[in-house]
Amino acid sequence: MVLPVTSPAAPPLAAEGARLLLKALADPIRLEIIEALGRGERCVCDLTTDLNLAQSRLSFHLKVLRQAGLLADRQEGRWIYYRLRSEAIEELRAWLAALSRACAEPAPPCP
Amino acid sequence: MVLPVTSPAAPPLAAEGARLLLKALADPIRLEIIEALGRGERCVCDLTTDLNLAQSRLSFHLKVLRQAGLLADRQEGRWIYYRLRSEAIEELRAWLAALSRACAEPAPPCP
DNA sequence: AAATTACATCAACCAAACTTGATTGATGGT
DNA sequence: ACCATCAATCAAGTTTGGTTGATGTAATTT
Repeated sequence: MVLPVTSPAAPPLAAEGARLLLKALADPIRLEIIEALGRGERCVCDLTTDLNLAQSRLSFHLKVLRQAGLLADRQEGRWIYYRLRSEAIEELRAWLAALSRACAEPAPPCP
Repeated sequence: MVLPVTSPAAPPLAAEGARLLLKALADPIRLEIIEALGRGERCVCDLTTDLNLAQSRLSFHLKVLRQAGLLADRQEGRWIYYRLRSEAIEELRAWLAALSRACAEPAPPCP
């Protein structure tokens, strides 16, 4: 039997899991953060100036995204660098893909 | 030059467009609706019993999803059938795919 | 044309989520 | 040891979003 090379079997996302990702993404500021990190890893202090955000505000949204599994972080000295977890994005994409498979089924007529 | 056979050039989704889709999806009841319609078209009266929802509650969430472009509806007699717009799902998937392309860029060091 | 069925809409209420400013903890420099 | 900087956290205030029950509308049925 062939085992996957990469992750220890991330289970396919259930609806609840997808919802948590969607909810985390569905905020204007968090999407700005996500787009910024889509261009590469970045430290918090740079993000505050890039996005022109109050520090506590940015920190709050970073936490939401991190807890949802969308971001990973690492510390170096007194700086903390955040990056996008592309696995999370991929999981969400896979979940969405499964959605539209059977959606063209005709409706059972009502009367 | 080869023109696309299907849609009249749906422009690639901007962040704001993606946000509206994400926001509409990020609700437990709306996800149930989406999953139900993922199995095929369905009329409102069937959805109310399937999902065991008060009528006004279901109607509210259907509106949110429809206005976001995720659902299409058609009337037949006094029944209204809703279906998933797989184009919307695909747009969102494409937007997500674009995200993770460059996210592995190393951060510029801070000090 | 009156009654019925299917669905949408509205206003009032309630709860969850976001913002703000202040505080705290940790790291590194002097 | 002290001060400055980076970032997380907290409490209070505001905003947004969802629920509920009632009302409105349009299409059938009798």
